[in-house]
Amino acid sequence: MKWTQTLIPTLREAPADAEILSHKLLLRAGLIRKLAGGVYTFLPLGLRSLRKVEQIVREEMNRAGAVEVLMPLLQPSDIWEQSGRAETAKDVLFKVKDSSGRHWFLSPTAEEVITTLAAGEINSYRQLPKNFYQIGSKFRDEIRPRFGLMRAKEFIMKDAYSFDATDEGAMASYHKMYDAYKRIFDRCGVQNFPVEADTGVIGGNYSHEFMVPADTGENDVVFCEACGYAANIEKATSGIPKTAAREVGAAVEKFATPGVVTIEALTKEPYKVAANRQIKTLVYIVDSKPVIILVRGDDQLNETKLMARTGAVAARPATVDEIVPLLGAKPGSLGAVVNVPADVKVLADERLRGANDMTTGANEDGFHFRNVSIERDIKVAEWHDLRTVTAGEPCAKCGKTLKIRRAIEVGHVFKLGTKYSEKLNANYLDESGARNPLVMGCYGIGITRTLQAIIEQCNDKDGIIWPLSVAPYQVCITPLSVAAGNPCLQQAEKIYAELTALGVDVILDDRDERPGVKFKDADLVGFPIRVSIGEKALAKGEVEIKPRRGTVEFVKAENAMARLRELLGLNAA
RNA sequence: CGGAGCGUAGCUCAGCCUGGCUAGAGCACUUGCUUUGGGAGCAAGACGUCGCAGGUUCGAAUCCUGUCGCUCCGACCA
Repeated sequence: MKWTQTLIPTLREAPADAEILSHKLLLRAGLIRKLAGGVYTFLPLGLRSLRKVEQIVREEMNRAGAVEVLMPLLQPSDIWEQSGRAETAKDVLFKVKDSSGRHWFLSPTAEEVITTLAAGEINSYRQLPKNFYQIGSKFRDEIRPRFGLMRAKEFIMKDAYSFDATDEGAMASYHKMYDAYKRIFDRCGVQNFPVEADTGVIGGNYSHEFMVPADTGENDVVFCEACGYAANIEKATSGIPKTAAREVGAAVEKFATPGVVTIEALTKEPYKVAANRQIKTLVYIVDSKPVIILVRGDDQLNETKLMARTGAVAARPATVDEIVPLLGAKPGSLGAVVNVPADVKVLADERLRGANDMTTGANEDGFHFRNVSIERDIKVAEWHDLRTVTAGEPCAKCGKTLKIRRAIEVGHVFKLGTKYSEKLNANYLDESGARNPLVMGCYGIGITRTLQAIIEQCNDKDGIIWPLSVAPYQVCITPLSVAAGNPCLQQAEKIYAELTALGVDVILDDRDERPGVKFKDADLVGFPIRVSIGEKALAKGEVEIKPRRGTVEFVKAENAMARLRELLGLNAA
């Protein structure tokens, strides 16, 4: 490709609406342009890299035995009603109505469609296992699109769906995808690691996310360097000890705490109650019903865990106006010892099990109870792991110290079970002629997000540094003069032709620009290898080869191709 | 949706507080000359309904109200 023939609108300054580095680089290097919030046009260079990521994904999916299909973006709403997700996923669904008034959803994912397909086409265990995937646009009415391609309203996703006869088969399918994902992200040239994950609204019971470490990521990942444990903080547990039991004290005793409405205030004079001897009482509205949640004073409730444990679709903190009529006191004096309405469930964090000598609110403004023995004095309906792990806690597996870091979620694998196959009647006949629901898994990769994650990780002060595997062009040839008949241009054309014949993606910067401009742009766009041809070196029969991440080499023109083949890893071929 | 901020040239921004002649700068763009190994110099030129709608005023980019859009923090997710 000749530079002047394509469109590479590089920017000296980043547009003001880009906040994070990778978003700025996407815009500055001329890879994308915004049409509206969360909606982007891919320019020629951005599309080339996108296609390369797609191709890596396609190759690894095929290698893992998945077969490619293409499902409609326009999905009839009734299959969503049938699966129940018209309600549970309603906030992210783009809804459209056709001229006859029929409702459609723009595909945010395709479990309903593929399961409908499987219901019709898969009848026998002899056809199993099967794994179908597609690569294409997805639409999600994100409440807040963010950071360019990171969270967009329209994005490119690879989604795959496996169908098995048995749970063991489904686990095997799951692990094939898991292994394929590892290969995919490695081939894309990004550091990545799988973590245990919550399953969210998609459902299912076993799940891993693939993370790219980055400070601008939207996820906190808990990990142990010693044993390799890693989990999304929404899911993570630790080996932190339960609350130490003390001698069972006297009966519960009420005491005045005027003006004390925080855990912190109660730790001070004159009360001196350590946070770890307090019970924090929270009121949440879980699927529109109030629920009381107890965690230790020094712990934080994990809302994702709350939803996972209760199977809730929606959970939010209750407002003061909802709490006062319920418990008779304002937040800060809440407890579960007395005045708890019979129909309000009390959920407690496992860390409190067996705790005694605790202090908690008295459900009376300005008063607390002490000597509370949780199992004696509070009617706990359910015990769950509800707390959020913090850095420094011991690993549940090996006891070493847990750390936390930020990361970008680029892929997610779920074991779905029979949730969708049951609702959409996707069954098969087994060897004995019995009808069983297909056991499913689903597997997503955010292609556009992966592209941005690569940029977020591969850059320096001058711009992007593309890994060879996903670079829009692997080599940029920069003749310092493009005057017709100039030997620099002739040499450039020669190398260009030779590389092209080898199947290398190469771009020739044929712009009549000053060398500085060309060098700056080549660095900004981040081509892995630049070949510069200037008159002085050429007079000595030399050209200049500069890896984006490396130092300049002057090479005899006749040896240039050999050196380039070496740098491109083509010698084995 | 809750909180915060921003909408002036293709891009980055100044001007607004304290209303007043024809609305500015840098970069980018066009033409010419010079320059030619890390975002050149000089000269000339083109580019704006100051997001939109209403209001206040002799007069509004500037003050007020509404509205739309964008960005950031929170809830959601590939």
